[in-house]
Amino acid sequence: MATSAFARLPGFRDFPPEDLALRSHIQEAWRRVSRRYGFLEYDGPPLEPLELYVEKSGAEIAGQLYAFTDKGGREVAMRPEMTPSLARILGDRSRGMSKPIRWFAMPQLFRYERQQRGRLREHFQWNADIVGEDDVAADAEVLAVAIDGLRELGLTAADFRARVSDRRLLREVLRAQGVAEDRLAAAFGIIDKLERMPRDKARAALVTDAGLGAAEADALLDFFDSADIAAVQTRFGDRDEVGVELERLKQYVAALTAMGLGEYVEVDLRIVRGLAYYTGIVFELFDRQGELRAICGGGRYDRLLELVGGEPLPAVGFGMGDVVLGELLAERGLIPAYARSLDYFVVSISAEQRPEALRIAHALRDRGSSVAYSLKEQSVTKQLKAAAREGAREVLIVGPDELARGCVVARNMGSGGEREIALSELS
RNA sequence: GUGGGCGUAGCUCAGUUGGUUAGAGCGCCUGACUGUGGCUCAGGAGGUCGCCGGUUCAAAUCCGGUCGCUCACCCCA
Repeated sequence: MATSAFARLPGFRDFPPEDLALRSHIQEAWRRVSRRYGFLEYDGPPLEPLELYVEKSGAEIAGQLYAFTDKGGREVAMRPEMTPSLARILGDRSRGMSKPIRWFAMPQLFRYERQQRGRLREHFQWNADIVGEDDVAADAEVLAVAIDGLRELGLTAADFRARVSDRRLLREVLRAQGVAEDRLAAAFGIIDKLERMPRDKARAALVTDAGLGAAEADALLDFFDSADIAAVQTRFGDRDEVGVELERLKQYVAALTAMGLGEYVEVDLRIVRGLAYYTGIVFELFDRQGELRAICGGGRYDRLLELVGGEPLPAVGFGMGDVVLGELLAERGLIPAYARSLDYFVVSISAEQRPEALRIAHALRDRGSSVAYSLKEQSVTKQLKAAAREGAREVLIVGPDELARGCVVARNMGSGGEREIALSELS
């Protein structure tokens, strides 16, 4: 509605308290889980040099940047993702840091594209990364963080699943199926789109872009109908190169199973992910209903830090946005009701009690309680209505009779019961 | 960037083949109720009918454009 003279920019959100409550609910859960895993919080600038993204993330991302030329003639971009910033920050200081580095952030990210369901021009994204450890245990740890982030918000294995793959294994499978070295990138792109593409179109793409014969393409498509560990084993288990990669993926799944998270994990080699910098295990989290776009995506990116000019360090991490997650929580009825709350509301019977009421309110605030009172002189009825509206747990009624006896009346707003509190307890 | 659907009060919506001062519920404000909230009752504020133009004696209603929202495509954090 264009009632205001100044409308919001398309794709951007306002956060009045009732909406900020949901965002905080999500972010507090993310932060709790991050700390539980020993991750440290960091942040970076929301505006970065454009070139930080154009080469590193792939052409797809570069085309949809919120970018412009600043007053100093610099080409800049609102950050569309956090990983390049992380790589730069670590590039400057990782040499002096003990490994592995476990960091998390909750940046607001920006993309310039038309908004649609689950996708705005701005969102908050939880990032957690482990840098400096190439063992598959780090990959498992990172996925466990992501899964626990959702569990912390009340979601269960009935609500979402993690689909995992490994680009190294996929590469060996494609090679085994006859894809030439210089066609691997094209084949990756086709596999990534398999689920959104009609089968005959996929077959045609495999023939023209990946250089396969019609029979090979069909065989590959059959394989990707159920591209899990058993399928790989049955089909390509006799090849050593495949076996090595398969073993690592098995360890990955075994680690997550040992943590008790096995029911969340499904191996599916169709998961590739668009970003160019991923080098190993990749994963995406989806709602079980399959109605929403991916809730979370991540993987291993062992070359990125080096590309950005830092110490060559292996790394693995993920990003999880607040928009799709919020939709899933809403669908599952997991958004807590918004309610104002206050420990005390101080009511003055008349203007004469005002100074004493202010003194009491401030004494309670000094003790850490949340306290409010009517800012103008009002009838007791109105003050109580205000107290109820603001969610006060207890109302302190400061009246002449009680003050004369050295006390105030404390009214419990839930039960309606009243008791007296001595002024000596409120100093 | 392409295409579909939708724009009426703060919110959810009604508004008949175009017809006089555009309505309801919820919310908000005031009062009944200047020493006790939730309930009830009475009253009130709040609308360039997204915007611009056209057709017409007459437009919320029909037409065109535009902006916004939304869904899908493209693409994907």
